[in-house]
Amino acid sequence: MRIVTWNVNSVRLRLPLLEKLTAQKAPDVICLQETKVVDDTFPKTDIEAMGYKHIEIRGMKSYNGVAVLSRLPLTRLEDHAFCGRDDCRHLGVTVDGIDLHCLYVPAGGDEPNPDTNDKFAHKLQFIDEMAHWSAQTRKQGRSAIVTGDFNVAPLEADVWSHKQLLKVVSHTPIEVEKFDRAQAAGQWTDAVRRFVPAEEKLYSWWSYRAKDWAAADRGRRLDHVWASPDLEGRLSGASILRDARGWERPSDHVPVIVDID
DNA sequence: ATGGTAGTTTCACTA
Repeated sequence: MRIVTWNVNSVRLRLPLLEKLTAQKAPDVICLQETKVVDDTFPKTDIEAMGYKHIEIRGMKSYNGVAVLSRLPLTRLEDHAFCGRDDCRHLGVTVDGIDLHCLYVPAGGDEPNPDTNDKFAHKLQFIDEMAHWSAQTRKQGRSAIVTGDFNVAPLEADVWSHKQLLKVVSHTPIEVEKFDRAQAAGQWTDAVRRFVPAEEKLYSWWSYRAKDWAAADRGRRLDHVWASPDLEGRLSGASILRDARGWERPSDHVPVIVDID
């Protein structure tokens, strides 16, 4: 089974790219974040025409929004409202015996100070809650995957310059500590790093603001796939579709691909 | 320290 996670930054605008992704990589299941569309106007018909007949969505106007598109039947799990907010950042399904959770962690604003920046405080609280939620979820003893835009680049090689990003939201020590705790709380395996050495530079996001994103290559790995321990031995491959950042009218994030036997 | 781009039923906010 091939699973893809992708922050599309507007699903309606990115339909031609979704078409390209599905034609090129033939994923079985696609987790989307930042769909930016209410459920009534989600482009279901277009996506069904690409072969994804099973669609679960949770969207709102303008911001956030998650979706799971699948060739295989889905059973919807209970939505979780992180930080008590109904802001469409989580959607869970069961697919082929695996619980799959699609997550969009708050970006956290610019200033990495929770006392002066409410958005950063929200992000820290959200990641703390991910630890509790992970422990609870894993207690059920089911095979599980948590994936999405986690908005944290935990490793030094997950950013273009560890030193220059220490005070930049997404790579600050406090975020990375909490991120590590959440991962440990669920005994989650980093499915992509299982196939790419921790020292090797690896990014899934490049800012729109760079003059030449590819030449500067100032990326960060913000998108992740975590697997429960029982699935570790069944992971058969992973890759990040860097090319997609160069497609026409791209998202600033690219698809992350994981294969499971 | 600044400003750079993209998306949204937009003229402000989020990323």
